[in-house]
Amino acid sequence: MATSSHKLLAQSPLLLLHKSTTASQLLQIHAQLITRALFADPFAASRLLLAICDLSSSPSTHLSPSYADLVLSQIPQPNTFSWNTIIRFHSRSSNPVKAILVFARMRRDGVLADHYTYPFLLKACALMPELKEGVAIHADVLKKGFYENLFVINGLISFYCRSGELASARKLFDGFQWRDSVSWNSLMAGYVNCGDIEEARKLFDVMPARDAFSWAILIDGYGKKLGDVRRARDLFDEMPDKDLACWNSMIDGYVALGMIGPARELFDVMPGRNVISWSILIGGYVRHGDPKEALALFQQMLSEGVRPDKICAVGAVSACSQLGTLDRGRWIHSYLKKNNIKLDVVVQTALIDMYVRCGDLDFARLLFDRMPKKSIVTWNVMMVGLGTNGFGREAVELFYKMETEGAPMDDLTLLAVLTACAHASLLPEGQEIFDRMTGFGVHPKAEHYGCLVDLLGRAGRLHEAKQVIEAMPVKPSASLWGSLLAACRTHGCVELAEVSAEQLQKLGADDGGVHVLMSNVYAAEGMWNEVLKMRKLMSARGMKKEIGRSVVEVDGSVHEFVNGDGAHPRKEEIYAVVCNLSKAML
DNA sequence: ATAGGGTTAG
Repeated sequence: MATSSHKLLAQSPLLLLHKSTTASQLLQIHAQLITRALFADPFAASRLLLAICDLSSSPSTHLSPSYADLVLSQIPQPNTFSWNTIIRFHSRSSNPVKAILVFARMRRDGVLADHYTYPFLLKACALMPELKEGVAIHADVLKKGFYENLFVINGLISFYCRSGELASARKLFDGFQWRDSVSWNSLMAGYVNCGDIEEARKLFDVMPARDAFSWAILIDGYGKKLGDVRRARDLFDEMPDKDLACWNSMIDGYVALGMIGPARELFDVMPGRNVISWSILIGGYVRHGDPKEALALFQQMLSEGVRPDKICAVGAVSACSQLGTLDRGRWIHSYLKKNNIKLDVVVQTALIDMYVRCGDLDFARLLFDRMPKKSIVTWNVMMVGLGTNGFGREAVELFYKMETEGAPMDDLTLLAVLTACAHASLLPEGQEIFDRMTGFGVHPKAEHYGCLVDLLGRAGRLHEAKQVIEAMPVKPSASLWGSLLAACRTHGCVELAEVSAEQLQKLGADDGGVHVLMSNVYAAEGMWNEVLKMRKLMSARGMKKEIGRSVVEVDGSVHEFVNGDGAHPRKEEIYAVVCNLSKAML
């Protein structure tokens, strides 16, 4: 007993390393290596570093990515293996530029790169083609004589493909006699991503051996990138051993075109599904107007024991947003938390959007304020939420906060804040923000002018609104004249209303709604002959106003109301309440 | 070298 424990102490802590070593065990091993001065041994240090990098890149870990950097910095003289390990780790992380920075340090330390270093490094370069860092690496590779290495060449091909420099990629490809299927597939993918699917097809037809990747690249190219699902499907049917990615790619090709029916048919017959297959279909239903089915699928997925991930969660949360089902949304939110599914910025933004649309603005704001890192979309969602729920002032304040924090903005940000101003009739603020738009790097589009027109229109400054439309550098869209027309109805201006209606007619946008508005304008002024004329015009052209509809959730079940349908089982009670409310508001 | 995600008024 005594001897065995003695023996254990004498053994290297590295013996405790195995595939399922936990984070806390790693920390212990790390501490032991330090106290026993074993870190001076580059081999021992590199073993530990590898284990840390492997665990840090697994999705379920709580290890911080910077822990690996810390460990590297504690190694007195890291060997090439350690450098390669950390470069590989960063090249797969969310911030691949770190791989390039680490490589620069490696060179400063005078450590020689080997034929493993370059492929890892080029992987990072390919992920950030705009940095053009791969060009310098290419020169380095030429100097060091790693030019005959398949992995290095494939890395270079992939980098040039992602940079859009197909000619350089092609030259390397043609000049290398030991190219393998990865070389062929990379080049094919490069052509597909540049929109030259015909060139990709030529390669596909002459390549010596096709694997699942080759088929998948072309199926995806025809389907999603070219929108030609027919040809994608022909390839798909022809493919001998379809793998999961191909099925998913084909299904997503249909989904991208809104062809949910064929997508569902494939989904139902596919031999096996993973969380990606479910996400594609759930997302498809969400984007193409069937959030109920999306939620049903999500539920089915859970009951089949498939664990949702953060991307799948976005689909489910968005479905709740669209349905306004706060109960379900809350349930999904707590499900995600209970099951330790990492809520990144995108999921959190989707959640905020869900709480906003389900009417729990306070909770949305709470989540928003608690978020350490926000994206443009996060700010936009919150601002739209405040603006459309009667908190125009708060939306504008949020905008100013964004400005103070120097957060980047896009045209939607400006649209959100201007819309909020329009909603709350904050004319001076809106005008001031509009005038400073270009200072935020956003050039006003028709929608932004629309808000300004709306603002002026609501304030009764109809002629100024008309001037804005006429002076704007972009072509006025129908909605601008529509906005002016609506303002004319509110403020009873027949003259400008007629001008607007005329313009709308020129744009071919004089639908039923315009005639209804016009007849309202005339009616308000007592011009009954004109009103009659409008009514006749409408029935002669068979026009109807768009039918209004609304959806609401009560105690977990969803009720849909269509204007004038009278189909709800409790319509008597409902209309009685509506009647009382209307009276109360008078 | 292949597959999935969040925001747009009236």
